[in-house]
Amino acid sequence: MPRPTIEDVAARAGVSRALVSLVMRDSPKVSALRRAAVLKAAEELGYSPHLMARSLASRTSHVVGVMVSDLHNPFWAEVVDGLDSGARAAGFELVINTGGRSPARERQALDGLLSFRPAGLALLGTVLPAKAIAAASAHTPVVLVSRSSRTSTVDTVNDDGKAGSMMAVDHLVSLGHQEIAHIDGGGGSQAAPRRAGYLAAMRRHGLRPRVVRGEYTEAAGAAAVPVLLAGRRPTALLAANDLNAVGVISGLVEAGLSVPEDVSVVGYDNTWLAALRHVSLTTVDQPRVEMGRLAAQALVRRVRGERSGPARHLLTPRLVVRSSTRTTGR
Amino acid sequence: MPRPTIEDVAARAGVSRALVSLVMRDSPKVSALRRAAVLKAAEELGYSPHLMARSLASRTSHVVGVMVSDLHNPFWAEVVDGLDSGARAAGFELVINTGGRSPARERQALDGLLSFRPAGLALLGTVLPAKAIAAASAHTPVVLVSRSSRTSTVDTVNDDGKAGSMMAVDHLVSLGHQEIAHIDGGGGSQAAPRRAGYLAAMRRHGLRPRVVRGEYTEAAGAAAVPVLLAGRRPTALLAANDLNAVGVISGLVEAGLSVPEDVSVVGYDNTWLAALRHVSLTTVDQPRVEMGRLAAQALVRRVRGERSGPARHLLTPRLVVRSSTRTTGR
DNA sequence: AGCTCGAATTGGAGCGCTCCAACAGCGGGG
DNA sequence: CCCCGCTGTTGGAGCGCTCCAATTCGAGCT
Repeated sequence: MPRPTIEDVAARAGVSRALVSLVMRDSPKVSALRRAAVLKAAEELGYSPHLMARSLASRTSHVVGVMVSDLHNPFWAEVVDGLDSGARAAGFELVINTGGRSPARERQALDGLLSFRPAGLALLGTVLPAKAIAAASAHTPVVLVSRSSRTSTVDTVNDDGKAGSMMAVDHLVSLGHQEIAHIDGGGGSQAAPRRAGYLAAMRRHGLRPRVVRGEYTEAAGAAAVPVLLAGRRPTALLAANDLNAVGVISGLVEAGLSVPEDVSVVGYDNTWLAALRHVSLTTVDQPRVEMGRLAAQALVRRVRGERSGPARHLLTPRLVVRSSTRTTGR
Repeated sequence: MPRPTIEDVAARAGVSRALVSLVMRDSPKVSALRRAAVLKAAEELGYSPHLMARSLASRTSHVVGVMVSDLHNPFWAEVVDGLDSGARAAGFELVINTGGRSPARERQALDGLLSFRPAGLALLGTVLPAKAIAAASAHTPVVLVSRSSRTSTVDTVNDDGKAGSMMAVDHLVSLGHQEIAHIDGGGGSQAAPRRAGYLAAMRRHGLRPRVVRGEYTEAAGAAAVPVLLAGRRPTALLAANDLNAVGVISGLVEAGLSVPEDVSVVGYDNTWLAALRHVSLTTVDQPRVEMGRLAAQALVRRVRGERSGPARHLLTPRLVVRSSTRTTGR
């Protein structure tokens, strides 16, 4: 059952192809009479415009490509919410793709997205090499969420990871903790600033830092625990993110320690996971939905050519104290 | 910066357009010499084929559209994993979209997906009216995950929700529970069979059923608790899904009850959420990744015209006992 | 040398649409 | 009564690609 084309509609309505095209894009310069006839014919045939043909002919695209590094992390779902509402409001359609936290798969995903010739690209938490991102940005506007960039053709939306980590450390110190370790996000996006913030804050407080390499997953959190306990036992932990923190807590419980009685744990992101009463994780909040919306806005502005320089949004994180942290029992 | 076209590559390599086309689709009937020349030219120009033009010309599509009802539910992330690997293996590209659990937004999302003229459509947990689904299936192969259908042009992949619920009830009964309530998924996909299974099992055991209307969200779970406690207090609860169960538990704790000491709770889905040591939820496992893979397979088969009747996969769920259920303390 | 045949290559038509220049009406001003 | 300028409408070209029939080429055979 071949779908009807614009030609079929034109024939049935007794008008030209071009006129149907005008009606479909509701141009004002069509008489009410013809408009009605065309709409009726389209309705009867069940016609809907072929997006690909349209964007081929018009040399424009109404698609915003979104690459999500990890669909399992609830953080991204909320960023996508913001992106979706922002893009939809501006008349763009979201096409989502996933990269599975691996550079190779991300490359594939990026190529896939690019082959749609999207109006813009949002890369969420990508681990792609800077070169690949710069190359993509030569073709289409790119906005990076949770990843910074020096490239002037690339927009970015980030929270201030350094400040966030510092807030977390300050909080722990104020509770009397001194042995505070950090499980980092490894090569993941935003891992570096968070680590830097941790180190800076520890130094400022005259404390000895200890960083254990990790990843933004629950498994990595659980895996880090034995490593952590092998050395001098920390009384507090700053995890890479909420997912990681949950893994850490599981690992600690496994090892016979309780949270927060024996060890305080701080997460990062403030996803709904952290807010679960079971988990009740002290964490650093990022305005996720807002970040998505800003990303959409940046893209739209660039598409419309409304801006000269690159957009660099740096949002201020906020500490959310729940029950996974408490004063040192001493 | 207009991207290079096939024409540019052809000119640079000193061959015809058609030859470049053949090379790009690595046809065997191209001499090694020309192939190398073309690839070199393409490389130098940074050429990559325009997917839309390609599918327009070839009247085929390598896109599988995926509509996810709720990106926040970790269940779908895992189904998408399976779908992704299945589709990718068959040479298809996933285009994901989200419907936000609302029929209106799902309609929009569906239209958006359809306007790409995808090779197939996977609707995950959709709440769309059957008519809309049937209409879509007239245009392109459709597979439904976690939603059943009588339409012969629509494939389905489901777990046996009725059996799953019955297993859960049987488990609770075997622990000595009698006052077992069910918070259902409301109008959500698969809510009906799960409810039916619950009712059937209760009847079989000669117990009085009690269903509270809910939704597949954490919030709905928490909200159901006061309603539940207003009547005779149940000693066990079967939640709509894991997300819902987590909300229920939060609500119970809020109300001063503990799980499983005062009330046993069973979830559904066995997402990673249930496996968290904090949560350690007894739940009904659905083979999520497998379901995604079967969905991809169904689509691929239909696209290739390898099947006559509709595919109807009904997978058997499995009870996973963790620590949110225990014997009645009496 | 002439011929055939398969493999390699090519030009042209066409996918469904948009854009543009051109054109048909049709009142109103000269 | 003609021409102007408007609003509405139209045919044709072309977007980047694939497909097909046709063509070239070279080797293998007689």
